[in-house]
Amino acid sequence: MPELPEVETVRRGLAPALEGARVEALDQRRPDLRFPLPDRFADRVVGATITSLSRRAKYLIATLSTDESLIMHLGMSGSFRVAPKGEDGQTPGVFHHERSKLSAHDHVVFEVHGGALGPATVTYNDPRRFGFMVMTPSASLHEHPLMKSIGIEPLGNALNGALIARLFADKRTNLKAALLDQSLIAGLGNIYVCEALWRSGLAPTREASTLAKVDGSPTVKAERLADAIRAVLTEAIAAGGSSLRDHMQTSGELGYFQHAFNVYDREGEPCRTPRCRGQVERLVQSNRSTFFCATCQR
DNA sequence: GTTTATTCCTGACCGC
DNA sequence: TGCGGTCAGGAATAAA
Repeated sequence: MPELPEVETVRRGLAPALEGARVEALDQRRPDLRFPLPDRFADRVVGATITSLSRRAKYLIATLSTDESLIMHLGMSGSFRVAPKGEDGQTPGVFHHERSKLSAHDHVVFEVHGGALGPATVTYNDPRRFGFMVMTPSASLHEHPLMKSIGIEPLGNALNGALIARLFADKRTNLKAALLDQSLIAGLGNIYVCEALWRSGLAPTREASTLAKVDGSPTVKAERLADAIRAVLTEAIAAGGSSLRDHMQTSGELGYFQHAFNVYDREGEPCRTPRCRGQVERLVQSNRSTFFCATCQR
């Protein structure tokens, strides 16, 4: 399930193929994913150079030389595959990949040339089609409906206890829902919220506003949560993300952070907090499974 | 305005 | 082996 670390892993895998590369061809194999693919998609992308590939929250953003940007979201099951091609005098703009080798869930294929990796085929695969791609003028990228209400990047310098205290000050909902809210902190999903709450010893059911400032100072709990979020995301990126059913790196290799989960999908197993004798429980919040230890998370 | 529930989709998994 | 049912979840949308 692509959350921030998985999307960042994908971005790093795609960058050598895409950044600075010219799109030679685009094969759109179905009209839509979760939403319709952009009108005249191939016309607007082929011939453009990708000047940068960046990430905002769980979105990948390819900035094009045409003054448009391509916003991509992996949804639940989206992945990219990168395959380098040899220099063999192929005709630009014509597809050379073997269609017989594509799977039913390969929905968009980019052929690119001129990135650090050289000529390459980049294939977007998404069995559940929860992902999407939209295009928007680069000048107004941040006013796009998908972008404009996204909250703070948790790995930037701005996230600390004081900011969490402020963001959560008037939130009557529980910590789990508040942390999943992309308009507050961007990029966290079900897995990393569970892990960050366990690391910070905070109950997912706790009302978010209880982390707000006390006597003008951010609470120790808010500081612990901020530290835990940064730590778990940083470690997960270093591990290439978490591979459950869906996520893989662009090379096809799996991430391995799933082996470092302390609570996620460990219902009934012993809590790993030192000296804690509790066990991991599961409950449903916001229609999602929450894994936590009721003994050490308060 | 804020919070919660529903919807989209298919593969994996479970029990019979 | 096969079939039906359930579950997983990011974000838009609808509803409360």
